[in-house]
Amino acid sequence: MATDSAERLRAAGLKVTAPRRAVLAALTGHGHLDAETVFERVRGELPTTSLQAVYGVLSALTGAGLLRRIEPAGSAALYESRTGDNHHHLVCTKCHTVADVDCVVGEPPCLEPTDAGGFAIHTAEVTFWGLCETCRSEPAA
Amino acid sequence: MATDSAERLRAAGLKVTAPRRAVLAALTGHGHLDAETVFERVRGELPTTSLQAVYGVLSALTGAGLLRRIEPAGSAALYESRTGDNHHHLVCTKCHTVADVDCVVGEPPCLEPTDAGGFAIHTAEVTFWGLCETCRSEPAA
DNA sequence: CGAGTTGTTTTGATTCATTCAAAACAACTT
DNA sequence: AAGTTGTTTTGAATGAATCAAAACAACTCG
Repeated sequence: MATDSAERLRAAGLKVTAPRRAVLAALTGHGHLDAETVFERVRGELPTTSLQAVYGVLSALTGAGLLRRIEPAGSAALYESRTGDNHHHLVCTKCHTVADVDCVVGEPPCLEPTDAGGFAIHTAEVTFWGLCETCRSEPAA
Repeated sequence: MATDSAERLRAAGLKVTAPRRAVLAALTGHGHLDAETVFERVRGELPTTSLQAVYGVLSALTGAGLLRRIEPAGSAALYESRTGDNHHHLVCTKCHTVADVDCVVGEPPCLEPTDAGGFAIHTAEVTFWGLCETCRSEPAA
């Protein structure tokens, strides 16, 4: 699996470095993390890594298509390892947890505005806002 | 029209002040502006207004439903005067211009995810990304 | 209409996420 | 094994937004 990270980096035309493998490992199959959280996880096994390196890696991997970056209103930028399918997101209004949702209508980009106003659209980004299961079952604060 | 701003503020249960009327006037029918731009416009006719006051006013008016706040990825928060209809937005990938689009499918909130993953959804926010007419017709930089 | 209360604006500082830049360093090439 | 290219470290800076206390203005009530 550590090898797997290396493969994926190489396949994307990127140099294989320890911080890059650690960032990729930290994000693979682990939801939606901000730079700070990725940094903490990476530090666990690679204590010399700097926060700026994490920013650099996140940016490189996002540019290479290995990560996807989302910026829900009110949150710092979040990164996820699920890419290439333009899926959408559910964000909890209370705890800001993020969950994935599959594309709403058929194929990506899923949606067509009735009037594109002269724009040449290439992506439709959908964010659903609501209360997650946990927050729903909690006593109203 | 200056009177109109006052009416709308009063109707929303807010105190009527010069900065509030100026902010409301600056945004009414004028697209999508960030706090800094609103500040500049307000300064034009009310030179003693501070940026912090503008932030305070924007926050108060947004809370009262007189303004809507959007945060497209990569931009500062933008405010618009069109509220209550949960319309969507087109954002130019090149110049970051924002345009409105009417609701995509029928009534707000317009969309239902196929699987809500336990979330109690109350809003669907859609952002379309593409090139605006102006940027399309410009020579590829 | 004038005093009091409540809430707003000003002033000034602070936080947080992110980016920039130069030097030290490591990965891949040949 | 050496060189080139690109990455990471170190340190500083930026931009957007928020916080807090004091000065001030709007609305209420007598």
